[in-house]
Amino acid sequence: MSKNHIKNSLKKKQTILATMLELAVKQGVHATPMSQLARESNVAIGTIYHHFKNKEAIVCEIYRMIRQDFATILIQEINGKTQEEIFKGYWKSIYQYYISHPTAFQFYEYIAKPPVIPIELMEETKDYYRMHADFFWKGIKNGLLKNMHVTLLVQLAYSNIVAAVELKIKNEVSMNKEQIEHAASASWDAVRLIN
Amino acid sequence: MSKNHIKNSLKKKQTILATMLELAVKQGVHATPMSQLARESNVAIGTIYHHFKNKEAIVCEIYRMIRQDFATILIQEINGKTQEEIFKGYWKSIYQYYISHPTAFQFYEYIAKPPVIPIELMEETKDYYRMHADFFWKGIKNGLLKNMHVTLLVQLAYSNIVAAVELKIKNEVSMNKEQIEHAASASWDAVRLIN
Amino acid sequence: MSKNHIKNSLKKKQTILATMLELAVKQGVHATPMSQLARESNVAIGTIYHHFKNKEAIVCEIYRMIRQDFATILIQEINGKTQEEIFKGYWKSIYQYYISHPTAFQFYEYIAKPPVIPIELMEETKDYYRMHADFFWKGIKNGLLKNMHVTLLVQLAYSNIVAAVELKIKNEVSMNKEQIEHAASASWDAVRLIN
Amino acid sequence: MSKNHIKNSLKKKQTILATMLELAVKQGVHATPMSQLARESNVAIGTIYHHFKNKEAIVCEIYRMIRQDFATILIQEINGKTQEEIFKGYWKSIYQYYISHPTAFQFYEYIAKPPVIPIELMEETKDYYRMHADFFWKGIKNGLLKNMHVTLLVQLAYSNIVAAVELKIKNEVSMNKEQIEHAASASWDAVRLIN
DNA sequence: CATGAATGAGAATTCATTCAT
DNA sequence: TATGAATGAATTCTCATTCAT
Repeated sequence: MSKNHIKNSLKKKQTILATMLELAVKQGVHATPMSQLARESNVAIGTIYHHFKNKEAIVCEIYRMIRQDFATILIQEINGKTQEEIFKGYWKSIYQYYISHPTAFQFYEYIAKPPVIPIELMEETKDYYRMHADFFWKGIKNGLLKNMHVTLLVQLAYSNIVAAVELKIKNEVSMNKEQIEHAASASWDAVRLIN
Repeated sequence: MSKNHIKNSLKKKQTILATMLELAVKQGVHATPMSQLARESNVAIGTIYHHFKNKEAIVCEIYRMIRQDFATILIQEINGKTQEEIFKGYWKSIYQYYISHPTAFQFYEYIAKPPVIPIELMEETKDYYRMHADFFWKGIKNGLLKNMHVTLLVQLAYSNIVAAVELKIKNEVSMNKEQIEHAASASWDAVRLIN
Repeated sequence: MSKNHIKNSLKKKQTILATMLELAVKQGVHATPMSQLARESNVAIGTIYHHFKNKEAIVCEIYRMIRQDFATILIQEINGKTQEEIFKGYWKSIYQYYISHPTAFQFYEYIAKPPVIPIELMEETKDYYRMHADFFWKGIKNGLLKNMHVTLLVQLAYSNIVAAVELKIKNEVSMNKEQIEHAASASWDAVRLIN
Repeated sequence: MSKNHIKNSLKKKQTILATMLELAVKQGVHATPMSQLARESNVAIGTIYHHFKNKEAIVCEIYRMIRQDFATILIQEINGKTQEEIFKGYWKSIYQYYISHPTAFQFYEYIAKPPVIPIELMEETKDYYRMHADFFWKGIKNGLLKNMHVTLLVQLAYSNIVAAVELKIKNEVSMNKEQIEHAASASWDAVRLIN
């Protein structure tokens, strides 16, 4: 049946993507030869090139997949009355996504940089965050957040999430609910206007 | 004269290191062949191998150089009475160092990761920061800082510096004295115990 | 209906042949992958292999087709009383065929060489010209043509036709009736016995 | 001694060129892998790439070498009083060059076509023949040669030389002095104005 | 008859490193 | 110290061909 054909084909493509994600994070993209990717995906080298134009195309597709996942999280409704609750809601969502997808995190933070990912593709990504910059814009106008360059404000908070995730990934020490809440609060203190 | 010999020799070694730093940041280490390094350093390939065991040795020496520079900054006396002043003093010192040595920053943050730098060498680096962990330890005990995992506290602050430097490096937008003070304050708000 | 089946099938086979002829002339046989041939013929790769044993078989079939076309021209009756008129008649027939089938010309002259076309197949081709060698044999015996190695005599004339066709193909400059007559005369002067 | 260094290096380069010439003519450029070229040249693959940018560069250098050889022949003084003697002088010089350098002949006539040789490089070659077109120009003006498109006149004669050389190359039958003279005469009859 | 996913041998090219001078 | 020609293992990618549907 033709449907099975397509199903199997898709499965192979998915396997290749998953294997590359894993190997890229473990060894780096340069240190992952196509031969190894083929072997560990249980496909022939030719099959990889049947599905992807070249090595870069694989890495780019992984990048797009993760970005999409990430976007889904950012789009979701946060149930919070105050701005503080909304801020912490996002903080914890992203933290949780990264903690439960450590490979995605490592790929996104360590691997997905130019020239591995072409600059144009990375530029596109900005559009995915536009909506959240608004959150900060309004906060500044309301006098709720510190009056700083918006991007800096965003990065201050985001860099804290990354730091927290790294603690878990590197040290194999995770935080309990209370500690996460505590860390999110610290970020909130960094961005909110105090007094 | 033998002195000149040595002088020229040192000069060549320095040139090789400087060229590699530049190329590694611009293109990545993997994308920088020894042949290009030789060409752009105006030396023969053999000369590179005369001064360095292999490619990795060059990258490691650059890593050590920057780490030393960095340590010098951290060891310097900060003139501040309060803990807040000391914290901000370090914050701004590191920020200034990175801003005035952008290539070093990029090398340290983007290039100097395993497996490019061997894990053992990176582990060593922890010793350089031990003293500053103390600053945070005491702060927590005094009830001045938030009661969190010290490493997280340190990373929260450090990640903020990196975020601020990246803003400048990527967007070519730098901050004036007041804005830097403002950003350091935000970090301080993140780590200090409020109320 | 089965007839349509066969019709469509023949059509596909013809399309494949025509596409390969075009691509082989434009890019060379080696530089024409089966995948491109399939794409530009609007058929699947499998379909090509349904009609032809392999790549060589396609090229050989094109070769045979052109050779057949060519033979048809050589067999045709030339209305001429004198040997000169007959010679020029053939000369102009071949010239006209090549001019009106430039792709066939280029395939025959530039592509259809061993090892692209197997030597055995090329050897066969000699039979197609045997009859015309006779024309030259007799001419020599009659004292009408120069007394030279027959093959050389034939090739002297044929190479002139090729030279004339190339002029048109490369320079996009064609000859009018009078000029063609003139060129054929030149060839005739080359082969005929003068004085 | 450094001189020997260079000498050996040049020798290897020459060997690579000579081997490629031979293999290209025997098998075609596409059918000659770099691995075979390296093996039969008794050098490592890397050595080939040390001397040549890529496969094309080797073929182009061979082309230039032969063109240079060829130009040397065309530049040489021909001792002939009449135009006929000069024409035949050139005819026989080229014929002899090709007969004594059959590999060069085959490379030039069968291999050195686009896209193996880039069109720009082939275009350059026209300059090498400019001077000889003059010979034909004058002949036409003088009423000595047939009044035809000069390029055609040149090609008519040149194609005859090629035909004669091919006879020898393919059939392994060469012509004696008288026969060569005879063939050159046939070409002369083709181009000269009769009556 | 037609399809196109899958295959893997083989091709071109790169590049860290060696070593004789 | 300095040189750079030489090396060849390793890498990316191509492409003719097969075969299950």
